[in-house]
Parts: sequence; C-alpha cells; structure tokens
Amino acid sequence: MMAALARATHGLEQREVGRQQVFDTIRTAGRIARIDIARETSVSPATVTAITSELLAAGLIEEIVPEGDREGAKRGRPRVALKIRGSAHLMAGLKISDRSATVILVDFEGNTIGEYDEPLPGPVMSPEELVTLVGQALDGACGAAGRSRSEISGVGLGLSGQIDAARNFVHWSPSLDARNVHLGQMLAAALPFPFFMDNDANLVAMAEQLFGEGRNTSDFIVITIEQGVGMGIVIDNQIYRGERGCGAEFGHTKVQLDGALCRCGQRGCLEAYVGDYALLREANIRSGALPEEDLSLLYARARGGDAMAQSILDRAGRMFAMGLANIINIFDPALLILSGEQMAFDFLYSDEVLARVRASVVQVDAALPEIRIHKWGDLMWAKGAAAYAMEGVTAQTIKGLAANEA
Amino acid sequence: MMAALARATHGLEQREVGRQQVFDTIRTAGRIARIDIARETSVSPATVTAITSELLAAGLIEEIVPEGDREGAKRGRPRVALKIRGSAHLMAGLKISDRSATVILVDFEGNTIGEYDEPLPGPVMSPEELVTLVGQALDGACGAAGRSRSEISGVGLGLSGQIDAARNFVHWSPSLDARNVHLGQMLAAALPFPFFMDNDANLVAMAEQLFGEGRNTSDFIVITIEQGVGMGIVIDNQIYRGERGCGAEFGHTKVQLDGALCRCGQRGCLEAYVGDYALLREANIRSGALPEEDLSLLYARARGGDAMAQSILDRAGRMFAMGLANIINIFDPALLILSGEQMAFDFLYSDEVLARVRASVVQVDAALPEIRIHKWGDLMWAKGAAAYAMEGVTAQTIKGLAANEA
DNA sequence: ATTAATTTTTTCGAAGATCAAATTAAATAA
DNA sequence: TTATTTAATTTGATCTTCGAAAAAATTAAT
Repeated sequence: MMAALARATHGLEQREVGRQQVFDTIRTAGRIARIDIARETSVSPATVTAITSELLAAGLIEEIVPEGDREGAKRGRPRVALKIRGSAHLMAGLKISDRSATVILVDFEGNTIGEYDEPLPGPVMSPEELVTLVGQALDGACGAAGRSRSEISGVGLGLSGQIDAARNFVHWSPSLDARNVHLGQMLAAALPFPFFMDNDANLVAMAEQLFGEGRNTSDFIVITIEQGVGMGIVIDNQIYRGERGCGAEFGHTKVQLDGALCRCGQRGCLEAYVGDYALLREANIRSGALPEEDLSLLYARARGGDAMAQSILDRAGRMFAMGLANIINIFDPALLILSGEQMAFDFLYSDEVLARVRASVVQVDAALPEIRIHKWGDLMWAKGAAAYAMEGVTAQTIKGLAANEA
Repeated sequence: MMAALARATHGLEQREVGRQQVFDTIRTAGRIARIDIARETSVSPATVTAITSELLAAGLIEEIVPEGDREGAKRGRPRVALKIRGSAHLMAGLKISDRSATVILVDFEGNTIGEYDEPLPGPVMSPEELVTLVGQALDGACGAAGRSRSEISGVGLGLSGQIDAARNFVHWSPSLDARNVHLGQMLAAALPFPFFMDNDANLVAMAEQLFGEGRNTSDFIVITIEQGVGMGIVIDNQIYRGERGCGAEFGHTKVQLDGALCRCGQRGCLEAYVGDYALLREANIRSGALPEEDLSLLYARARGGDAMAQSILDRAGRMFAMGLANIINIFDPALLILSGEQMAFDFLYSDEVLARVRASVVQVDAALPEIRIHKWGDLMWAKGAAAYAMEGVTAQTIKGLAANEA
C-alpha cells in the first residue's frame, strides 16, 4: 500500500521548489527583474534575492547590463533584469525518424548552436545499431559546430512508439527491430552523456511549453503529425504519461468500428485514415517514389478537381476532426496546439476541419478551447528532445545546488 | 500573464500541507498508528506527533482505545491507532436524478447516518424550484434521521450535465430548464449550508477515491452509466475537470462519423448508441411504460433468441468497448473502474465487452490496465456527493486550524 | 519480582526557510 | 543639492522540520 497523497515538501526540499519556481519564471519571461519575479510567484522579494543569488553563484542565470533606454520608468532605482545564462550548459536534442537522425545543439537559453543530420542505412535498426548511430550523430553535430563532446551536459532522445520515459525503456518503436528494450541502460553504458528519452510527441509538447505556444499555459494538449499522429498532454505544467508511459496514443484511438486496417494490426484507428500510408493506400498510388512525392501527386489531383482524390482527403479531414473533438470533449483544454513541421498535412489543419471540430464539441455558452496551429521549422522534433534534456539537467542542477556562500 | 509554475508551499502553508497529508493517510488507512503514518508519508515521527496532536485537539481524529488482542506484537510500547472522528462533522450528499432527489447523511468517517428520497414533480425544474427542493430534501433527511439542520457541516450536490465545480456554476443540466445558472449563489442565498457541487460522475469518482476501489491509487478513471454515460478522471489524487469545468464528456465522444442522432443534437455520440433511450429507439419499443420496463423487455427478447434485440445490444456493447479502449489509449490509466448501481446495464460490463476492450488497446508487453467493475448500492451517487462535501469541509477545517496549544 | 530489551511516542534543540520591516542603493524630479 | 521614488538587500522574528535523546509502555528473561 502506498499513500503519498499530497505532494509533500518538507525541510530541505522546500528551497529546491523555490529555486525551480524562480528559474522557470525567469525562463518563461525571458528577462525579468527580481521584483517582478516576486510578484509573479508570490514569493517575497527577500527570498527572491536569496534564491537568485544562489542561481547567479551557480552560473545558471545572469544579470543583464542595463541599457540606456529605460522605457516608461519614472524614478527610482532601476530594475536589473535577469535571464538564463545561455552558456551555462550545452544541450543536445536527437530525433530518430525513418530516414535520418537529426541532432540539434542548443545553449541553456534554447538558442540553436548547431544542427546535424545523419542519414540512416534503413528505417529499422537493432538497438545496438541505434546506440552506435546516436554516438555518430552526436560526434557529427559536435564536429560541425566546433564543440567538444565533453561540453554536452545532457542529451534528449525522441523516438516514435511507446516509450516509458520514467524508465528510459522502449516498449516498442517503429525504428527498432526489437521490443522491450532498455535503451537507456544501453546508451548509458556506451556513451558518457546523461540521456533523457521519451515519445517524440511528448517532446514536442515540451518544446511548446519551453519555447512555443504553451509558454504561458499550465494545461494544454499538442497534436503532431508525422508518419503517424501523436499527442502530448500537459497537465499542471507536467507531461502526463500514464501508468506504463504509453498513454496519449491519439493515433490509435478508434474512429470507426471494424474500420480500416492500421499498421498496428487493429482496425479503425485514426491513423489508418489520416496517415500518409493510409491516404496512398486508398488512392492506390504506389509509384515507388518517396511518400512525399506520391502525396504531392494526390494533393495536386484533389486541387485539380479529381473527385476521388478529393473524397479521400475529405474523409481524412472528417475523421481527424472527429478525433480532435473527442480530445476536447475529454479534456476541455484551455489550449489545443496543432504542431507541425510539414505543409504536407495542411488539409488536416484547414479551416473546414477546425469548423467541424468546433461543431462536434459539447456546446456550452462559454468560449471554446483555443485551437492554435503552430508550424515549426524542420528541427521541431529535435528541439523538443533538447527541451526535455534541458528540463532534466535543470532539475538535477538545481537539486544539487549547495547553499555555500561566503 | 501568470506563472505559478511549480506548486509553491512557502511559509505558513507548509503545515497545512502536512496536516492534509496526515489526515488523508489516516482516512485512507482507516486506522493507523503514528509510526506508520510517519513511514507512509516520509514525515518524521516528531512532526507526525505535532500534527496529530493538532488534529486531536481540533476533534478531527481520535485515538482508538487499545483492545486486548495485539496481534503479532513482540515487545515494546504498543502502538495506538488513530482514526477519523466520525462525529466531528455531519455531511449531506444530494443527487438529483430525473425522478427524485436522493439524500444521504454520513458522518465524517463516511458511515451512513440516514437516507431520504424526495420525489420530483417532473424531471425538469426551474432553478428556483430546484433550490426549494434541495431545502425540502435536506429537511426531510434530517427529520428522518432525527438530526437538526444546523448539525450539517456541508452539502455535496450532484447534477448531470456540464457543471463548473470551481465556480458552482451550471453550464447546462438536464434537470434544469435554464442554462448558465449560478446555482451556487442561489443556494447560498437561500440555505445556510456550505455547498459543494459538481458533475455527478466526478462525484462518483470521488466516492471511489475516499470509500471505494480508488482508495490506494493516485490515478484512475471512473466510468458511470445512468441515463447517460459519465466519466470522472483522477490524476495525481485530484479530479481533473478541464478549463471550463466541462471535460470528461465521455458520453459525447464520437464513435461514428455522421452516426446516430444524440439528444445533444449532434451525431455519432457514444450515448446515442448505449443510452437507454437509444436502445429503445432502435428497438422501436414505445410502450409508454417506464424505461426500465421497456429495457427489461428488450433484454428478455435478446435472451430469448430474438435476433434483432441481440443485434441491438451487441452493437451497443461494441461501441462501448470502442469508447473504453479509446480512454485507455489516451490515459493509459493504472485502473479503470466501471461503476454502476443498476444491473440493467450488465451487458455493457460483460466479459465479452471487456475482452473487446483489451483487444482494441495498443498492445505492449506490459500488464494491461486493470479494469474493475464496482456495483454500488442505489445510494452511490448521493454518497459521491457527500464525499465531495467531506473533501471541501476537511480542507477548510484544516486550513483554519490555529496552532494554539498551551 | 526484578531487570533487560524493545518499540512507540514525545520532547528538545539545532538548522533552515520565509517573510515583514528596515536599510541601503540608484536613479529622477524639484 | 535635496527630496522622492523604486529596487534590492539585510536583519531579526517566526515557523517548520528533523535528529537525537528521553520518556513511556509493553514483553522477555533471569
């Protein structure tokens, strides 16, 4: 039997919470004066002074030299803004897709330091091959950016599939030829980095939280589209992962009883209606070319008036809308972010689809949840991985802060 | 812009958290010694002593006089168990159904003190009528139990529909002829009780948390069936309600594109396939008798081999399984509780349906979420309402505890 | 019986942490 | 220059938790 009912915060841990809170406030704000940190967090200025001097001493944050222009300030001692010290840590984010391993190096503020793309021999690897590949990709990224391996404080790794982030365990991933892989242990044994891995959609949610549309919202949901459809759930500023770490399987929610066959072997999954392979299957296009090219062909046909192509995209849109409406009906979120890097899936983000979503939601006389479409660059996934690593390294660093001042 | 990133616990609030934690531990355990509270909560024995003496002084808990039989004890000072003091508060739970207002009176331990049922003139009322009715029902319950109104410390009120529990506001309820009612304000103006209201499914979830299957689980989901289909989501020991308080609308998630017409005016809602009216509609049974009787007729026909009746129930079961599978795919909960009072819906809780659910969930090589069927007595709903009131009164009492010892 | 051992609970003092109030710092306005 | 204003820091009081020691209440052993 376990209790752990209320999250307790006794004694030594109390300051840790304060440090994390102040740090997060600074990161969310970008640059902010102590007095405003106090106001936002309802912590007294005295305590903010104490905490910020710890963080300053540890090199996690820095003061901004006041510029000449103090806009709007009347009188009084000028506020000195604080910000995250970018050079405090170098983080790496790594996303494995079916084609390549994409690496991004970011500083502790989230600024991109370097990018790198390592092509894969094939879409599916053995765990050992993946470990090797991760090492190569990181070396490649360091080389390209003129940094040394040893500078990296943490590596975030994003994989499709069912990942148990708490245990760095892969239940299943389309990138791996084995199930139930303790990938975290293998990586730790082979490479000298602290690794943080998770399902790729969760990582995008974290990127939205740290750098994107979710910066000022404590509860929101992110939907991603790539090969499949993914979801990241943020509740009370935390990624919700479920018991075994394999929740948020939006792509495999069923939208049709005994419906279309999905790659997962079941029928009626949303992915079996909106995934690229599903569209091509229905259109009966199999040129052998890259999927994107085939998809472009399908879009072109639809725009050109081809009734069959239009019908395929239309149904996909309707199914997608139905899935989104279900998510809203279940979560009633403040914010739903449709996060994507490709224009390819524009038809799923169309006004028509959104209108359908709004019409399929339980109607009350209160503003509907906000639906925001966020189109990132092509490094979105890798940046999410970096964001996750940042969070992990930050938590560890803050925990380890000794209060040793002279 | 608001931050409030980490839940802060500074200064004076810290003890409050401790008190709540200790209190919850005692309630969950039923009876437990101080030393075990310390072990379970990771709070030091010294602090447990301090907190429990506060709670004892406030009369919220009491020591159990040690009985003769100390099982298994070897030596040493005998542990003295603590428990919630039942007589500390009298709580009322009130559930409005389409036929009657059911009241339950419980003591602070959750023991039933009295029950009462006030028939309704009709299924739909004006807000004013509902307020009057609530007063009558409470008076009736007090009279039947030989208690006085003034003894009641708090009243929980459960309504179907979209309720914003944080604001005691009714977006919509099938029991009311008006939308957007500030029912909490009206009740507070007319009656001298502290009211706590919420969607009825959330209240059942709370009853499961305090008294039922969810007592030892921090994250679980409750599905209820009554007229409609309801859901309560417990994440990190808290009911998740969504931004506007109208999430968890499981009954109106869509299971079929452009499907059957639902009472809500939309198409393809789960409720439009498994609700009693939906079954009768499809069976084309309209005897004018009570729905239960018509339903019994339908079940009898199905058991008797009537293919049409079997087909109707079969499809309802398949749709229900699909909905449940979606919930599991989204939440990956540790525990899913199918909570019900009526045997009428047995076909939805059948092994066949559960097998279908398990087959429709994303497959990983880890134990599936536990699905537990919990059949309560007919006061389940009212008890949930009482549980909610208990939680509210407990939190307020604990907050107001002055640390005044001599 | 008396003493020792054991286990639970309480007491006491030290170590932190937060906060209000006072103080210091750094600017503008008069 | 001097007053005013605002930000940041310092100081002292209050609270809280915890570890260690003490007290309490038993059983086991002699």
